[in-house]
Amino acid sequence: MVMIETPDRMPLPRAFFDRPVLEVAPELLGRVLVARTPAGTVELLLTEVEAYDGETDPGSHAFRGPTARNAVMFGPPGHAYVYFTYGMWHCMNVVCGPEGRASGVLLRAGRVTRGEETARKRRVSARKDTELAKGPARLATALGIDRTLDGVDLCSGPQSPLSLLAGAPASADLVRSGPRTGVGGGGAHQPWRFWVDGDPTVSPYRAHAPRKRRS
DNA sequence: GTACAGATCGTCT
DNA sequence: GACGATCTGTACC
Repeated sequence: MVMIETPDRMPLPRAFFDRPVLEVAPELLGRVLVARTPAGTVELLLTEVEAYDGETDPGSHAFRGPTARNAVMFGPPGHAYVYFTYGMWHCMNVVCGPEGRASGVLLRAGRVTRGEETARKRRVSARKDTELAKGPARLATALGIDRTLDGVDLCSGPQSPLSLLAGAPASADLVRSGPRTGVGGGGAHQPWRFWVDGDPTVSPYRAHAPRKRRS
């Protein structure tokens, strides 16, 4: 089947991402992320995101300045920042704001709209389709995202392994926001999290609990 | 439904 | 050497 490239399937322009992260984050809901890998193409409609600002948020990977890992966050907007965590998982951010301002949006959950078979092979433990990308590490797993995609330009066309399509933004009356907990600093009361109300693919909220030490 | 422990390793202190 | 922008299975209500 031939996919016709209609305007809603054009990548979002770089200018979209070159704005304050708290403006960009809610407008990412409803957009479509395309992951093109050798195993197949998977598309996902974003239903939950979380904003991070390296200058005000101690929870941001960029808060303590640039390192080899977070270098992409300090680069131009519209690129993917992919990191590895807990020894097992990958998570993906979209770099926002002007170059030098290390802010980004963590993609927390979405609904797979194309390539479900490929996603299912990667997410064997998912019992329902709504669990394929419910949570940031599950989302990255379902799409086959790893560190090799760190720094990929999301604004370029079908030749790129990752694209973020204009799609249709989620209806504003369905967008909800809320603060993260356990975060101090200047932006503690900012609404960092955004999600589509009532969507079954939104990951349940859990306050961050410090891990107990191993014996 | 909620609560907890264990997995597992890159990154930073 | 400590811990993490997490997930999963098991236990229990």
